[in-house]
Amino acid sequence: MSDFNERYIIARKQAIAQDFQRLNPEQRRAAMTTEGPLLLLAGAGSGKTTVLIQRVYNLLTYGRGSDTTEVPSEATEDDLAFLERYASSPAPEEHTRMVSLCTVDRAVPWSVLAITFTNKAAGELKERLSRRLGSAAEDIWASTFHSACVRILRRDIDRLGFEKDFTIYDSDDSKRVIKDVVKELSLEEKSFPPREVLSIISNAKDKYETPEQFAAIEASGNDWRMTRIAKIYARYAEKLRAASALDFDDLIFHTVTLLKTCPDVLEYYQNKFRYVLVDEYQDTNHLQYLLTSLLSGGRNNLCVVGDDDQSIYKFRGANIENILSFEKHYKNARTIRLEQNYRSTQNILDAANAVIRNNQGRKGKTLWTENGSGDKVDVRTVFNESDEANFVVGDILGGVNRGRNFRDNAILYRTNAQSNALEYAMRRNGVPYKVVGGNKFFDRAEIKDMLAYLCVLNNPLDDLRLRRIINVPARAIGNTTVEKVAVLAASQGASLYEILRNADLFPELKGPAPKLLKFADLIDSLRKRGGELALPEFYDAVCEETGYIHALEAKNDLESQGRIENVQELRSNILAFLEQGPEDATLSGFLNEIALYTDLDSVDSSDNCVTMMTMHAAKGLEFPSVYVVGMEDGLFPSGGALYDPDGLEEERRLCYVAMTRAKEHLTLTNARQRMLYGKTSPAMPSRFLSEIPEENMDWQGKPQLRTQREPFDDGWSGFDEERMPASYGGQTGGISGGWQPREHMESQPPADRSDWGQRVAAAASRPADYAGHTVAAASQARYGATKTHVAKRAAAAPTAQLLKLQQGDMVEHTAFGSGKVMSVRPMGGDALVEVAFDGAGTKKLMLKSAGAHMKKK
DNA sequence: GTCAGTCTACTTTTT
DNA sequence: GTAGACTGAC
Repeated sequence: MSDFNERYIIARKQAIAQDFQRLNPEQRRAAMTTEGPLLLLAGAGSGKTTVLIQRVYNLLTYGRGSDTTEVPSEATEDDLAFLERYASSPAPEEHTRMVSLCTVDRAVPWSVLAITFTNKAAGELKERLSRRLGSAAEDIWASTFHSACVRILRRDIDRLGFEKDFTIYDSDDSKRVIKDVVKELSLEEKSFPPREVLSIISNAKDKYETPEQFAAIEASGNDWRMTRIAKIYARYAEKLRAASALDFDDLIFHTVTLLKTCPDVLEYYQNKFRYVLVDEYQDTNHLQYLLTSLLSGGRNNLCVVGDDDQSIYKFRGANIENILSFEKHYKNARTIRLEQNYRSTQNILDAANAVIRNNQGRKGKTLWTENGSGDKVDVRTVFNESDEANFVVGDILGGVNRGRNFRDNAILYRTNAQSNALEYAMRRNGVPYKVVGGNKFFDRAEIKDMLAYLCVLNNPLDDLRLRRIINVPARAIGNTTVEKVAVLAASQGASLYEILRNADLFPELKGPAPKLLKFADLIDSLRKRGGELALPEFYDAVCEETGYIHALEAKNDLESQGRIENVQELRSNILAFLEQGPEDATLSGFLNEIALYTDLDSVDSSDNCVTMMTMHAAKGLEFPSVYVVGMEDGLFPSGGALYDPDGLEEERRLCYVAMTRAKEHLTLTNARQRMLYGKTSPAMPSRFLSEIPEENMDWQGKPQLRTQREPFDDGWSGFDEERMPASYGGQTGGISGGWQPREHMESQPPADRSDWGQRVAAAASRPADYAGHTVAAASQARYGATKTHVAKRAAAAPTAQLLKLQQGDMVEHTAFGSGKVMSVRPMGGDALVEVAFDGAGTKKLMLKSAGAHMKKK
């Protein structure tokens, strides 16, 4: 290479690098490596999204300028001199000339494909891209695996014999079909639970095995059950094809098939996508690997970003091998490690590093930070789950008292069931919170019903959804009738709807024919209205004319009330859908979007409340203060993983993920006994706790294990002496000895609890003097939490004896400040106090636990 | 065909 | 502890 060219290449790189001065050297290298396969090992909090954004900016601005040895033939000595000068002292007004000299084959936005796992991540990526790139960002394909596939399939799936307006089945729909198939093949239903069968089929699809291939493989084996499952798989696939339906796996499976069998389609996409990016690569399965390698196969510009230590979805088929052997799969791949962490303090990182170090199968990296050592990790051993909840709530209130916001706190747990005790403590203390995941909006029966109606109206051939709603609300069309219709449909090769439409032609249906025809009329008339009305009005018509709302109103109970609200909430989903100006603003467009939508997508951080969720759901998020609760062997790591080395490693990665969510303060708690599934059993501290170095943590209440066990001894010693009363409002560690928020140091001295803490503690042993009032947690549960209340009742109330509170008293709360007591209502051995705080609005508090944080003025 | 009462089985779960 | 599936009586 000529001296000129060499100097030109170096100067060009350095000039471009001026645009990325804010990045650290590794990040910059990642943003500027554009050509060929690239593996980006990005540790937790290492700024990988920033890198992704900058990398796309680089592609759209300089093309392969930062990563090529091509030198334009028209380049002059003068250009070179300019670049060299710019590289050492860039002047803003020279940027335009620099760009024009450095750009080599700039990429157009629609040639960039960025794949994420969740809609939320895709949305965030899009948003940050458009902040960085303006309107150009709109044409970038930033989407999830599944929605990218839907987009590809909508164009060409007819080549595989499916209708272009195919339906997407969610896992419940799939389960239904499996159940039907098992029945149809007259197999023992107990031996073929849908969940299990489905997961085996899913595994087969993951290996890209068609029903025929799967059957062939199993035929050579000797497993009777697997050969049956092969039959189920075949029939399942047939049924979905007949309904022109795809399940989640199919979306990817059929896309891979499409690309493999139609060379012109493959060529189209390989040409189109010059650059392919995949986020969270450690969570990809084999099928997704096939898809990405097909899509990126043309130019081989595949950049995958991931962290092998954060692979926590093996149970769902994620194949950690994809990332571990990326360099093997892609020869000449380059690898860049991002190890500087911008999120957490060194103590938190040291603790997390120490835990993850115990895993064998990993690429190995060690996070470090310039954030300083920070607080030690707090470890708390408490008596049981309600003490745990009280401690956490107390600690959160303490933090709020010192200037924290509620939204700065997250509580992470292993299983959704653990949220109960925590929620209870939150409500009792009037702490606003939200639970992410758990019982989901789109999983609710009424929502599924309404969506089923919309699906049938969109596509009457959707037998599965039709079955769901044919008798909801009750239309006296029972299972026997539906089965008769189904048999007829199968023998005629028709859909259920077609049989219903012509019910009077079949002698078998003589009895129910009028009812069936009436239902078919309902569908027809609504379909007709679908052509006339705007979507929201159409939805109203569906709610009314199907009699769905009416049936709920007739029930007239609290539950139905809630269901009606949910049905209406779905209407706001339609409005929101239309507001974002979708490409396809029709019913089918809405159904497509909703099919890939989950509740997780609606998590937003604007509300000032504590976030509670599983550790899985927390991936990718960060909070100033994080509580990981239930650190007990058998719960976390989970019982199933205790004796399974691979399972244990996955749990450990989960622990790593959970710990690295914390920016400033991390608290880990474990209880000595815990009630699970209605049974209380003793629990040992999680082995992960013992993997944290002493110097990075501060373990309070650490149990001393006896070396020799007594009979009937659970291995613990003397917790009775230390045990706190069950209703004690936390161990007040948060108030007297807790951590300090970094930015807002406290202005008030810690509350002195010596005078009133006693009274509260004493209250626990007092007999329930308000017995008989068992109103409850249920109504609180429903309306409590995040909503503030207006005082409705000002009637005279008995004095609350604990603090001798009555209406009109002024109180001082450690977190909410001063306020006026609006009402006091005895309730189940406790009292519900309504306090109008000067700054924090009106709150309902349960006196026994809130009393620990409140003082009469 | 419907409803109420009993039995059972449960991690995590982007789509 | 509890939701959801299943069974048997009307």
